[in-house]
Amino acid sequence: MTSQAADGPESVTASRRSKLTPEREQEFFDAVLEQIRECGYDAVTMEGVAASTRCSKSTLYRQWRTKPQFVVAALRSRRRSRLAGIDTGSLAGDLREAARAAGRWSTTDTKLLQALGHAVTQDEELACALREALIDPEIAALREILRRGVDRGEIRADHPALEYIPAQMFGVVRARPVVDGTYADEDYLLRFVEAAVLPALGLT
Amino acid sequence: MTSQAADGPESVTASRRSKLTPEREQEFFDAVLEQIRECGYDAVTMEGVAASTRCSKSTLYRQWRTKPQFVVAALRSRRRSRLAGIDTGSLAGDLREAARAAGRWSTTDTKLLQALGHAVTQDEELACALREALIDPEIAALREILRRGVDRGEIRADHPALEYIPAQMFGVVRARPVVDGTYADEDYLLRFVEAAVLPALGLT
DNA sequence: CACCATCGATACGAGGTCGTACCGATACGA
DNA sequence: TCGTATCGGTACGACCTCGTATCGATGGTG
Repeated sequence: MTSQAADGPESVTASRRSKLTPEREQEFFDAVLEQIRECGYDAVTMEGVAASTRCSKSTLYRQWRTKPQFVVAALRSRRRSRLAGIDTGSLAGDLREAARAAGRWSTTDTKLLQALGHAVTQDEELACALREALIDPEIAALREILRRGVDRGEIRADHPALEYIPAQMFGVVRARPVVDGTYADEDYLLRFVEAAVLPALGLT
Repeated sequence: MTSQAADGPESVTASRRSKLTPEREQEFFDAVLEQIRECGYDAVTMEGVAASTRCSKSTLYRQWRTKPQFVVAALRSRRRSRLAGIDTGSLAGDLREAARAAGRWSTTDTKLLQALGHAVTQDEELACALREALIDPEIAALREILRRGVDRGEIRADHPALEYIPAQMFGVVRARPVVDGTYADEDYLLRFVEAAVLPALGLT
């Protein structure tokens, strides 16, 4: 569970399909995601990614047949949660910690989500990859935090506000750039949790 | 303040810059906004708009010099608030009514906001137009609702949750498609207000 | 009734991207 | 050491879109 869950013993003599090292592959993935964040999905070009990583277009097209498949591969490469592993012992503490973690990544992830938000409605496979990379892991981590709070008896399992916690967290992170013209940082999200989330849950 | 604030007496003999009736212009605007919702900003083509309205590209380029300017004009044409004019006499009632109104328009407006969300980071004028068309009027309407609640003494002016109401409303509307895969309808938003917003404000 | 601006239609050049094909160079395995 | 597959580089064809230019038709104006 460290970084890459290999699908078998690919270490020794088993001929790799490519001479590219995993580090080199990750450079391509990082480059295309960064270019998506800055230019948007439609405006990303294979040529631009090739230039920024000093590889050739041929290499990209050899490894990943098309631009959509390349982007999907890049998304799958960063399937990991920002909110996993949080456990402070209390529901309020976990939510505060989640706010901090979300704030640390909000600029990067919000840009990516925004840039892919519409492309995702046109390409089902892209939508899956995005959900698996950025959405589902965070929702699962939040639900886990809430579940533990219920288990500890801090809150009733049928508290009506529980259902909306994930949407609220995603929501303010995505909405703040639109409403305030600036990304949601740690401080903002922490104050939000303090002022709106915890009171709604009856935890203050 | 009914619909279009004309910039002068353009009624009688003053030769119009164009033979197009305002209704015809609105057809163009509706068409391009609809095409943006469906295809995304980058993928919209002047040719497509011309085809869907059975006019010629020449006409579009004659009236609006470029595609960005055309889109900006289309956005400015629908500068009106979904939430304006709400006044039920109580803060809770107003917020419930706002949820209903937001739910009625969430699909249309969320698609547009999503489709333009990234283009807006590349074109400052487009960003202004979008804010003036879809964002600022709604925020102002919400602030007005909250201000009246304060004036009536239903809530203290410095209640910490007040600041986050606009971001929360925009947030869940934008986040639900991502979290639940479906748009936020009236029922969902109403339950959200009931379960999360009103409790956070101490209005049960 | 004659004029003329705008209409819709279409052709066009410029620019850009996709994805393929071909090239010499190089690193790895036999 | 030799063969081979992948590397980076580049040229290419197909396609699309922008924005301009040109055309005949038409409807309002003097």
